[in-house]
Amino acid sequence: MKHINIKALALELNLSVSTVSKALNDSYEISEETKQRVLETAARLNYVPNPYASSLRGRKSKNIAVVIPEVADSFFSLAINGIESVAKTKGYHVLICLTHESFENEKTILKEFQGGRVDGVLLSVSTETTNCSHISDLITNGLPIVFFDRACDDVETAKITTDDFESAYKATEHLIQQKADRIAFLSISKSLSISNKRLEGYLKALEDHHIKVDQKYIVDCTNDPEQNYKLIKKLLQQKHKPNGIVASVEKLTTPIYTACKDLQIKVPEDLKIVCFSNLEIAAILNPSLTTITQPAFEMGKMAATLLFKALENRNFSLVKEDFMIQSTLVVRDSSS
Amino acid sequence: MKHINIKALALELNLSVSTVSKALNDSYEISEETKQRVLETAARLNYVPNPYASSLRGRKSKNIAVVIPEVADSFFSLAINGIESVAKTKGYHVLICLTHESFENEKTILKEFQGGRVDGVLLSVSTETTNCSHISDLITNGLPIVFFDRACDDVETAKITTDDFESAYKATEHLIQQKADRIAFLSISKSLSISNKRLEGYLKALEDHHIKVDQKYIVDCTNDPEQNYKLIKKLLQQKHKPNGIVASVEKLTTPIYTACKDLQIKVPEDLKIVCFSNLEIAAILNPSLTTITQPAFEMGKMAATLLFKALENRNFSLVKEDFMIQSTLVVRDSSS
DNA sequence: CTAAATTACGAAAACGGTTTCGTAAATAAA
DNA sequence: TTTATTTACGAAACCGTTTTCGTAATTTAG
Repeated sequence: MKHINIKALALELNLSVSTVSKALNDSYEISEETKQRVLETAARLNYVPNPYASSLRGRKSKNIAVVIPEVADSFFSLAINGIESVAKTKGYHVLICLTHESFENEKTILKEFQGGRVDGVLLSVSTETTNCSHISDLITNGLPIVFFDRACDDVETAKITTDDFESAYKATEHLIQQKADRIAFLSISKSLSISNKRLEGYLKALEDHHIKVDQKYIVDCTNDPEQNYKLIKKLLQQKHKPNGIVASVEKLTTPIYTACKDLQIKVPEDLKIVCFSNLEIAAILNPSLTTITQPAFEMGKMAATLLFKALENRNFSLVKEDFMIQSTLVVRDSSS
Repeated sequence: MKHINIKALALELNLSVSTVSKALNDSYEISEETKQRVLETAARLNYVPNPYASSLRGRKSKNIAVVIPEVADSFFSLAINGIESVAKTKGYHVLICLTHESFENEKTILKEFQGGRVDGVLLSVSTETTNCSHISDLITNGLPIVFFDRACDDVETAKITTDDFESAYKATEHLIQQKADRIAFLSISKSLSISNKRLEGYLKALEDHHIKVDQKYIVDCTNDPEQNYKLIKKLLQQKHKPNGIVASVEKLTTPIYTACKDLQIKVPEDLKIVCFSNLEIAAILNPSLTTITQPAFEMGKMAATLLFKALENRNFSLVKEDFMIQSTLVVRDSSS
């Protein structure tokens, strides 16, 4: 069975290619009768238009890209679902591109988009990304970009983020209220905006409650689980070891719990834990994990909606479209 | 800044379009000197070729599709990483398409591929998929397909699966050895091949150990977490309630643990649990969860490798390429 | 020194759609 | 009845590449 194209279809119908094309696109130029006949034959012959030919002629791909660090992360996989749900209604396809937290990968991926592969981009930058000129370049080239979660402050385009400062503040304050006074903060990146805002929220909470900041308690984690385990273990083996932890990223859950088990630290008695996480399974950990949960699905949905607004209305500017959504602190047994 | 194409590039270089194209593709027809000049100018002008034009002309998209039920699942997200790792080396892009366990979605997605959007497909079918003619259709149309994990037995093409029968057998036997004698089996689908093989492995293990099969203990779960919770709760509230559970899919972990907590069932004393799961976090559940872990990354890698073999060598047949990889039973506290 | 082969490039035809424009026939307006 | 408009379709250009083929200029072989 060969690949059937519009030419073959036209031949079968004894019509011109242009008439068939118009019929398929429901053009007013074509009579209802002909449209029916075309649609019917197209269905019978299993005709599916070549998307690349359409994209080429129409100069739009009907594709959007989602560029994220990882897919094996509950925040991102939920966000994808949100994005997909709106892309579907718009008849768009979603290209998922993974940077694996590498700046080089991110640059390569975005560079490729210059060629017109996608009509717009939803982006959450890698932990390594400090310089954002590769992103600005794309925007000046006319490709609309919407950040979600991990944004670049100095790039002027729409951003969907959560109240990272306030969440971290609330989380830290919560631990303080639970009588923790030596609270550690586990960060993911020195450059990432969300990471810094979370750090600032933590610092502000300490300050407001007159707790002295101790640099020993601020740990920069890596992308390597083994390494993180070691760092956390070291943190928890100090002389004045912390009795509270605010972890700013989901993937630290396992190393924290493992370290506590290995060092026989009792949670929450000896150590109270809060973690930024969207893991459904947080509730059945033992002790169940207190989390700051981001509205991942909603964020994906909003980001996509905004992007489509820009795609559908060329003079809609993304520049001043910043939205901050609230995360929620879900208190569970690990902190109370 | 406008979109620069090969024509503009040729103009800038005072060369013909064909020469530039050949230079970019490192053709032997072009002198080293010219190639250098072209490459340099292309880089300077930030030229990126339009992938759709190339695809159209070359009649190949340099894209492969990964069609899976969900992305928020550790098996699939790990498999994606495996697939991506090999696609990258081949210069291919990966389109991730989600069926959300819906047969209709699956059909729509695959149908679209008839148009030539992708050169090949890696597929794990939805739980609803019983009829596989939409898949055979694609194959007869010349699109190579490789199944991974969830395959259709009656479609003749390559399949990368795990030893579902043996794994379920081993899991069940393990529970028996731990003195469980009323073992329940939680299934995901009545039609899915892997689900049935797992069920058979469970049944065979019971038979070999002279344990009578009780239909009450075999529960078909759904895609709705709420519903699953109710089903499991009901299972665990029976008069002769089970003292062992083999769960054939990862997403049942939460409802099982929640039900046990709510019903105050002690694990592993009153109930021993094994679950098919790739969750890293299984180890820090309390009690830590005994799992059957599939080599997800490897499976993705193998499936992709096989697909590329078929793409690169047109007379390589996928028909008899079935591979079964071993899963491993990781015994943890929930069963011993 | 001439003929054959090679080198390095350009013109033009694809690829499979969409869109613009032109035009007969049918209908409506004058 | 004549003219203007509408309807329904087809021819051909176009989107941005790649590839085939043709050909001057240069090199090599005889």
